[in-house]
Amino acid sequence: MQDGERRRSVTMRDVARQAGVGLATVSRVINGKPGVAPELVRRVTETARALGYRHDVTASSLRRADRRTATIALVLEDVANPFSSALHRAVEDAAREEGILVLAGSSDELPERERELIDAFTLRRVDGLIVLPTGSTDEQLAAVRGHGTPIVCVDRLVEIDRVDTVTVDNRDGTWSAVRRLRALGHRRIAFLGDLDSIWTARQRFAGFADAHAEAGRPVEERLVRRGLRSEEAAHAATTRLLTGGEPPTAVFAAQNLLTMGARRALQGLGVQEEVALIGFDDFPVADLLTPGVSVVAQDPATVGRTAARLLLSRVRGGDDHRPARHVVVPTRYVARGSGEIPPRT
Amino acid sequence: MQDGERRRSVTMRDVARQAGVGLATVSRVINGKPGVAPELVRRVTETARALGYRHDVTASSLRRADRRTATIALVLEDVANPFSSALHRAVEDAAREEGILVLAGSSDELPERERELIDAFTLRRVDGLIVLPTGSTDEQLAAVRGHGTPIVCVDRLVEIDRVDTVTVDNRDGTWSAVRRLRALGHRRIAFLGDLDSIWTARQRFAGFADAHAEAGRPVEERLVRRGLRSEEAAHAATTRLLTGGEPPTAVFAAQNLLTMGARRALQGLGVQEEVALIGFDDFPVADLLTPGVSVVAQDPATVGRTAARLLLSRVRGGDDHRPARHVVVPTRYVARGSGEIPPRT
DNA sequence: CTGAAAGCGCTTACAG
DNA sequence: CTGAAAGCGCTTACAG
Repeated sequence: MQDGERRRSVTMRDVARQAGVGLATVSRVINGKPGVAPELVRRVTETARALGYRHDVTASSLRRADRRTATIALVLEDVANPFSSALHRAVEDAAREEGILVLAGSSDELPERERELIDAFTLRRVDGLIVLPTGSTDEQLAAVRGHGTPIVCVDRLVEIDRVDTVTVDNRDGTWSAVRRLRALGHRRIAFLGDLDSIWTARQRFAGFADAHAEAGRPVEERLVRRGLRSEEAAHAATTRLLTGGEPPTAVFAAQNLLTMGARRALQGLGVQEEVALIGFDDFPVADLLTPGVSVVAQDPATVGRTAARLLLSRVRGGDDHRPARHVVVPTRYVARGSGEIPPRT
Repeated sequence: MQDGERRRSVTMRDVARQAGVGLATVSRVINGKPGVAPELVRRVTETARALGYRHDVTASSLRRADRRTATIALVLEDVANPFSSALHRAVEDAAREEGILVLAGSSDELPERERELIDAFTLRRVDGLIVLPTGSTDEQLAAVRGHGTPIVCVDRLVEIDRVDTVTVDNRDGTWSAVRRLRALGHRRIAFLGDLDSIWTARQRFAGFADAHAEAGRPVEERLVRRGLRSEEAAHAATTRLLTGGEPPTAVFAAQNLLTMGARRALQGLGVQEEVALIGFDDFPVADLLTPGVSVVAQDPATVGRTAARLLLSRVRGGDDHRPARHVVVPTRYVARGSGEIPPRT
């Protein structure tokens, strides 16, 4: 009993023998199927408990008609990043309601890593996949989808047959935030952005450009820093911009790590009260900084919940034939002070 | 090809038939086992690719001698909380090295929820479990462990046969931080703590008491607030303490959400520069607040990595007989200003 | 309502 | 080196 090592676990067969019934009856009782004599139900239940029977879900899904494993998988950029983990949690909650478990993995924005994860998950026959795609795996996603596995992509738009997406209004959110800066009188606005291969980075830059176009002003390329991958990179870029000639009077940081890096740079130069800053995506205690950091806030919980619902309805079957649906979740501007600073005159 | 619905997937049998070899040979080739004629290896590999064969890992583990599923599960308090998600990421990285996937779930500190998760995971025959235990599931953990599944508990100490633990030096970390406050001259130090059912909450309070005992002073119960479950609760408690008679000159918050709540309260009263604050567990941009928030920092990545290594070595077998090992990861005091404020005279 | 048989997709002795 | 057979733990027609 103590040495769990090589002990054969107790199977339905054991329970059947012990209870003096057929294997099929045990299966029916364990699965709560109707049409078994109450007396047998009692005997089987009792025996199973006495013997310490543990149902084997993987074996059962193998033989089961629908072949469902009651697991879905989540491919994120990094399970530890706040946006991803909030999304993860929302997916977990939606899955739990249907008794579905979730596997998760981090691609680190590497297509190769994303491919391996999708591969490993499908080899385990997960019932569905929610992926935050790097953008270089469309054919693989299409193939997996073609083989029958439902997929929902989050955060980034992809156009694949029967692959739903849940994204956020990156472009509009950015446009309206930058517009505010312009309304305050800012004319030299810097843009800090992530890798151009990332759909959201392109969308946010487009929104930035929109706000300039609307005012009939060209984007000043010298104030644009794209391809920034870390807080440190944003810190360095911001410091350089502010210590150069004709420095920006406002900074728009298109991602939360970049926002933190930019803010760190502003505080390093002691100008956090003079140079405006707006970030895309919220982060913890942004409101406790002085001044508070204004942001275009996303709603990762809604993104995750929506994605899970779309996925689970396809997994349940019935509506898996419907064409891809593309849901856009709105963002919300949160004014906390840093985005309300007028240009230094 | 487009309608993935009810299409039978291609099996090893199909590949065998098509390649004109036996089923066993296909299995050998797919699993990269030695001792198959090169010509057959080629033919099978080719045919498998041509037919779009996808190995079924769950079916294979069912028949396999070791019955391993190459998955482990993680039971956290909340996958979205920064400590948990950093730990999760470290576990994922260690597991990836061995081709192992990870399932994760959130207990929300509810024993019932934790039980359900452990149950669901073991029904899926995961190879091992890493759990951040609520503290009320010891018998279940012992039973699961007794049935053969390796388990490592993190963050909280439990004493179960052959269940390793990885914890942090909560008591010492707290003791030495509170000691610093005393050295600065603080005599009225408030303590904000989480639920008493949580092992770490008790340990941290013990460290708090140690620092008082060492100075021959009793803990002032009126300054102690335990059982706080949220940022809001900490906010309210702190506000009440500071606006009452003989207010504390320093606050020790024994958990990161509580630290944020306390800090929000201090800023609400405008006394963040006058009342000292030290928190247990770091949080993002704590250094960007004014003053920066001093903390006793934990190292979730090391906790996760260590736990994963302990678990995986037991999963690989060989050393699963060894008694439980209890690893303690050190904490580190990070001075940022708020903990260095002397008492108001 | 019940059970013996077949079989899910694979791996593993076993015999050649 | 190779393949036919048995079987992992279960579910599902099928016949009674």
